[in-house]
Amino acid sequence: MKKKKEIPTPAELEILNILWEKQPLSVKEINERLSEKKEVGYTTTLKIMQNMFSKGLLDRELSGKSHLYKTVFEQEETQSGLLNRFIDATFSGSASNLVMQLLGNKRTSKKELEEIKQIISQLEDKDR
Amino acid sequence: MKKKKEIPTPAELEILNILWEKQPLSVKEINERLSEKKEVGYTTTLKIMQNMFSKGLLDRELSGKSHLYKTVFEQEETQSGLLNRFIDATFSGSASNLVMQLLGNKRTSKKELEEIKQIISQLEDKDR
DNA sequence: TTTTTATTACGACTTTTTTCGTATAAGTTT
DNA sequence: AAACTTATACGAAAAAAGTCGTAATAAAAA
Repeated sequence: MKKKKEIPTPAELEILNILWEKQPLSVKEINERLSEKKEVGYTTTLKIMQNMFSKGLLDRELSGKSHLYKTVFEQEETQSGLLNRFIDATFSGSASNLVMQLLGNKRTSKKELEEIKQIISQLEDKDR
Repeated sequence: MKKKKEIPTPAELEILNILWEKQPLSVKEINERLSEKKEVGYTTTLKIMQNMFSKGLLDRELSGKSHLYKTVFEQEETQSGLLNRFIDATFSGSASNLVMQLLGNKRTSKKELEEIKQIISQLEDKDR
């Protein structure tokens, strides 16, 4: 039986993004980072992290009176799951359609476009 | 004042995807298409489409006793909005990170990879 | 030792999205 | 005309996600 992967909700993903940058962190520290972007109550953050722990999205250890949390899954693994899901829902499963959209997208900067082309070139070179 | 764009929910997006393929369609026809993939009651589909009409996501015309619905926004426009939002939430706003993930992704088929490379090549050619 | 502070746990309330039952209306068929 | 069919409209229930108040606990400060 294959373990079904828990997909993080948007609020959970924000927390994961902070942790992948630096781990482990306390609820307090996460809440401070989240608060830089938006109003959010401490207990709200706490509750979401407790949910994530129950779901197996986070692990934790006791450190004095508080808990230090860390991610269970790799960033790449999680991003890949979210990406596949997004491609299915939004681009009928076609990754190339997504890339086409991206390249024609006004908001994707010249710099980013250059980087993307660079990535592809490297990939082509490796094939030869 | 700029009109804030309504982002479709997952269930709404499924309906939009069907309509972008062929328009206009009745609730009955949409429900039949949706039912190919999953169990869904007629009134559920009806309700969602009525909601979309209220939100300005769909337009409709009377045809005999029933309504024929069509999309208000272009597929590209909507996909682009969803994509930008997704990139921000999942790849910290970096489109190139997304592409890197895509190219290293097992689920992206060889054929798709070829197509993507092709798209990039064409883009490069156009630049010269 | 009493008070203050930091932190957790728990449960309930709110909002958003999805699902669906029931009532109503207007044709169709018998 | 009565019964059946096909749609719509409406509202409420269910599900999912997020928000937060309050109580309990334990360590730190006064």
